Amino acid sequence: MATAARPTYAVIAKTAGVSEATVSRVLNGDDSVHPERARRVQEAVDKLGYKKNRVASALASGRTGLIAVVIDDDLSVFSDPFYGTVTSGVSRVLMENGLQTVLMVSPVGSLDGSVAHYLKSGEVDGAIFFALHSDLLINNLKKQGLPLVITGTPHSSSDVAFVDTDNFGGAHSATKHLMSNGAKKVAIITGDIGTTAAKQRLDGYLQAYRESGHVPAKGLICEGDYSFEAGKAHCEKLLDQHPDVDGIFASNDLMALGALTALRDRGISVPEQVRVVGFDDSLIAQTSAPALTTIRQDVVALGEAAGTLMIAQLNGQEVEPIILPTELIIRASA
Amino acid sequence: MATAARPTYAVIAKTAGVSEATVSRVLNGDDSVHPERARRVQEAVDKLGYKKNRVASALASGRTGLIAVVIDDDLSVFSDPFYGTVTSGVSRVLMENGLQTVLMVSPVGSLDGSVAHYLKSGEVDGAIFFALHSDLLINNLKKQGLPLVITGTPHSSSDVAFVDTDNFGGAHSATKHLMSNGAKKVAIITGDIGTTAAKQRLDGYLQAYRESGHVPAKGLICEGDYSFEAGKAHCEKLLDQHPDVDGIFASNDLMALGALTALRDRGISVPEQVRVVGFDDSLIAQTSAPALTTIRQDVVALGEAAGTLMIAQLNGQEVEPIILPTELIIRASA
DNA sequence: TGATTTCGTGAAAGCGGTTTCGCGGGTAGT
DNA sequence: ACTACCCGCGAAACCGCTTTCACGAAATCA
Repeated sequence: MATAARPTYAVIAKTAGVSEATVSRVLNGDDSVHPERARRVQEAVDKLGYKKNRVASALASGRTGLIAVVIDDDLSVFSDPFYGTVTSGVSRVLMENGLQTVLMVSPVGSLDGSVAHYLKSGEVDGAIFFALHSDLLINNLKKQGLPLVITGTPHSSSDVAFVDTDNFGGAHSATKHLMSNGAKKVAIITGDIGTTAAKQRLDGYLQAYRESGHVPAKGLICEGDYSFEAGKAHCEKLLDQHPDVDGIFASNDLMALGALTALRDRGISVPEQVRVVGFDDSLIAQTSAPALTTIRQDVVALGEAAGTLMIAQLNGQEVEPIILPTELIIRASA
Repeated sequence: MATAARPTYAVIAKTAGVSEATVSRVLNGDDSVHPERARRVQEAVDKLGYKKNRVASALASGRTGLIAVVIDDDLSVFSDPFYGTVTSGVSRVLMENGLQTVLMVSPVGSLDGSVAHYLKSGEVDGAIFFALHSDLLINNLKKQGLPLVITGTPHSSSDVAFVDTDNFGGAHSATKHLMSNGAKKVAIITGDIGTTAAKQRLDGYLQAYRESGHVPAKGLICEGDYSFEAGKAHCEKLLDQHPDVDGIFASNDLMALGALTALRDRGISVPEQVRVVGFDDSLIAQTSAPALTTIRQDVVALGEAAGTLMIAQLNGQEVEPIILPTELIIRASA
């Protein structure tokens, strides 16, 4: 294999003139060891360049130092940089705490797919779920006592820890921004309404409308699916059915770009005639023409929050959900 | 921890009426066990729902079943969906072969950062590197006998296994496409020339020029860095210095989009006055206006190839680099 | 038929840490 | 000065699976 004979506790113990038990105590921060002996152990460790064998440690202690990041997917999601970005945030926090990230990209539906087996078999100390299609496995794992964190708000309000962006607040301020800039008739193109994020964004939109004292006209609420085509098609439909629409809030930047495209195709000027706001502040938002006013969510921070919540649970702390704030980024489109 | 008492070899052995050694043999596909006894073992395994404890297995056998995917990065790269996509391809192949993917996103430069330590400590059976900034660590690990795969062509031609897209061929056909559509003066905006991919794409461009019997005028070769801004800025400079440029090959779609933006800002029509070709066939290419003609690379396949090469090495096979073909996708921009 | 391989199998020794248990000596209580 | 504790530390069991080694039986050879 990879290594030439690495030292073990046996040789550390011998060089330091103590027992292996003491070596273990020192290396695990047990403070009941006499400082002088601890120093000797530490010296031996440094001198020999000792690195603990995590596998052996895992077997003996039952803690593997591995956290699974599970992306519930059938390979359609990868064009979206979102997952990679969140994962990198998770990974960074975990590494800082001496844990490693095990990536599992796989449909998760059932209770005994290979992912389920892996998680249940105690080979990871915890699991972080993305893009959850079902709560079935979650509840099952929760019952087994596996520390869990969900990225995104779960459907059922079980008491599983989760992190999410403030979708409601973001959508609310997007809609308010449109209105306060003079838009009277603001439409929304929602995301896949099966996702909680899309629902929350819709709710934020509705709340802003409510506060304005008006009610969105029928047909201003378009159910999209986060795709460019959906944004474009819904925008066209809106223009046909509601020629006086003067504001569009798209639940993500890609649909906003679709809308911009449809508007340009019809020679409608943005933001003069129709204002458009997106959500995410992805690369697209910065490079579109006109540049997109959008709601920024800090995706790396989301991952870091997930990692932090996991660490907290491993330390036996009670955890509360974390909702990250959003920021309105004003560019040219609204 | 996670599990209620899972069965061990001890109970499997007892129920099947054999020794633990025999259980191990059966579960590891050693065919020297009498079929009848093997069947009994298998029955016991099924009946008890036994799943092997990988940690214990790893300790005893020295094989952990984990492959590291190392992304050498300082957090700038995550907006690019490329890495996530490749990784998902890797992960899929590995999982199919009973291996798990350990993600490490971290600057890798030195020989003894935490990543280096982790890899050297034998806690993974192999490592797949992305976006390599230096060959230092690679050569060191290679010497230690750790199975390695690099995604992208390495700088030094050490004999490390790697997978890559046919950058040369892709750039070649992109440039030829521009020329055969009538472009006489074709510029290239390269990627970060420190990357081998950018160099290869430049070479492909030069080769196509050579075959056309012409030589690219001075100033037609612009050194970019894969960013939108670079694409835009270089395009503007080109238009200033070479008003008769009629073709632009950008080394990625994002820079091509920057070029399109610059062209639109100046009221230059695409593809009538200037033709543009990108590279990647990312989402951007499909949603830009006009839609971008580009070179498609199959990023998931790249990851799968990397995984496959890893598996082969673990099986002790000699491996050759894999170069994946590209495809010219003709849309509106050229 | 006796000597020699071959083959299937179990006992047992690891793999390299962690953790329980109990011992000896020092401190405290009376 | 005598029992009662407490504290630091080492011996040894243990985590669950792999692998070597040797043994008895069956097969091959002379």
